[in-house]
Amino acid sequence: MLETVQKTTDLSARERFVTVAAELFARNGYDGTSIRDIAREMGVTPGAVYAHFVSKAGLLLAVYKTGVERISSAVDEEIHASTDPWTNLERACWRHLEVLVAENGFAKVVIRVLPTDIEEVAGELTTLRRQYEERFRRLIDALELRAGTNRNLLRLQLLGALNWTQVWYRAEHADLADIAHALVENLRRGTEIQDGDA
Amino acid sequence: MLETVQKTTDLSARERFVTVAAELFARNGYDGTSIRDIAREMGVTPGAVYAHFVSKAGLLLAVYKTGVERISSAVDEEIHASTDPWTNLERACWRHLEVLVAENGFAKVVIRVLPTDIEEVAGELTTLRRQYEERFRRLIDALELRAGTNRNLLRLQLLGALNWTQVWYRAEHADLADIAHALVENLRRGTEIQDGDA
DNA sequence: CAACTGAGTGAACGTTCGTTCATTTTGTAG
DNA sequence: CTACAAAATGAACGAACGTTCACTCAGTTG
Repeated sequence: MLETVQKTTDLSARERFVTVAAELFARNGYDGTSIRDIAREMGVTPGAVYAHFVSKAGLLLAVYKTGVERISSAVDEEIHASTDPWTNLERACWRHLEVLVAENGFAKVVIRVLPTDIEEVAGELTTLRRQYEERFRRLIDALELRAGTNRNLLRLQLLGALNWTQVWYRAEHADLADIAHALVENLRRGTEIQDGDA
Repeated sequence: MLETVQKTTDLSARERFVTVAAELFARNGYDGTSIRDIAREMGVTPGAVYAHFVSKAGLLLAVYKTGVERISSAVDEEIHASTDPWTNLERACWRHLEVLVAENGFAKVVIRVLPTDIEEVAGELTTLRRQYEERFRRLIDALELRAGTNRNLLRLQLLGALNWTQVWYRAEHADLADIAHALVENLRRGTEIQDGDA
């Protein structure tokens, strides 16, 4: 399949659909958002959606892909930034939070919509999620941990805490960098008072 | 309003509706479950639901109430069981996990269905959730923590990790008591290797 | 036996859903 | 100016949704 002729056609129309869908899926969920809602927000009729996407599930898949892409590249910027693996982990968490609770809804959809709930694309969605989470596996592999620590569980514990922020975080809360720092520090040093603490 | 005559009518019919609804809401979500699905599972026609509940949202509210009740009473059994507050917290987490990933779907619904998604009962659902989470506030208040530790964030971090298990936990995983122990221990002592560790 | 009650029926209601498609509009290239 | 392709229309499709309601039916109760 040659691609000698690059697509000069407007990609931004499709992209605008994806952006609008991401916002609505993030706010109201997949089932809570109708094709008509998306069309209305775009200022077009429902049929127009199907000039760009094969189905509603296909549109969700496009949103998911972009969401994973964005949060992945944000985290990738930090993954080897420092020589201290704990610092790298903390920065990755910070970027994860930033993308997750930032104004645009792409990453929110990835966390909010459970892959298994949309049967038609469940496999693809699961794969995309795994792709992203793999980064945290590597970040945690780089840590020197107490003997017997279950790294897999630690990863899930951290991701759980991070993703749950979507439920409670409001803009008036503390800075995201502070939250990321505290979450990682709690898991690094522990929270119990120690002999010798001030 | 006197209640001199106790209700001798069959409560178990209503309760069976709630149980079936809990299972389906937990498995397929609120939007993903229709009144017809619930009726079919009960072996009745859709209209029968409205002899017991004012609306679908009302049925969800009943499920939520039972869910919060069950997980609350399970956690309450452990909340003051020991004189060591860390032990109490760990046991509470263990019971939380048990109820959450156990076979019946009541507690799953409480975690899976976001109160804000069902506008008609959003206020009530939020209140019920808060009631439950209050228990963890008290459990964490009882801990002696390093100076400067944000107890509120610690609570959210722990609840996030606990509730996220719903996404990844499968029966073949480690024992829930072990998981609860590890999650709390990670936050208590930290996971970083220390001088003097074996 | 008659009156009553609560549970359930079965069919229908109005609405909304995802999706289709022949047709029109729009924009670009020869 | 013409030709072509992409984008969007607008109306409609069948299906599924939550909900209603006059009714039957079974099981107490006096």
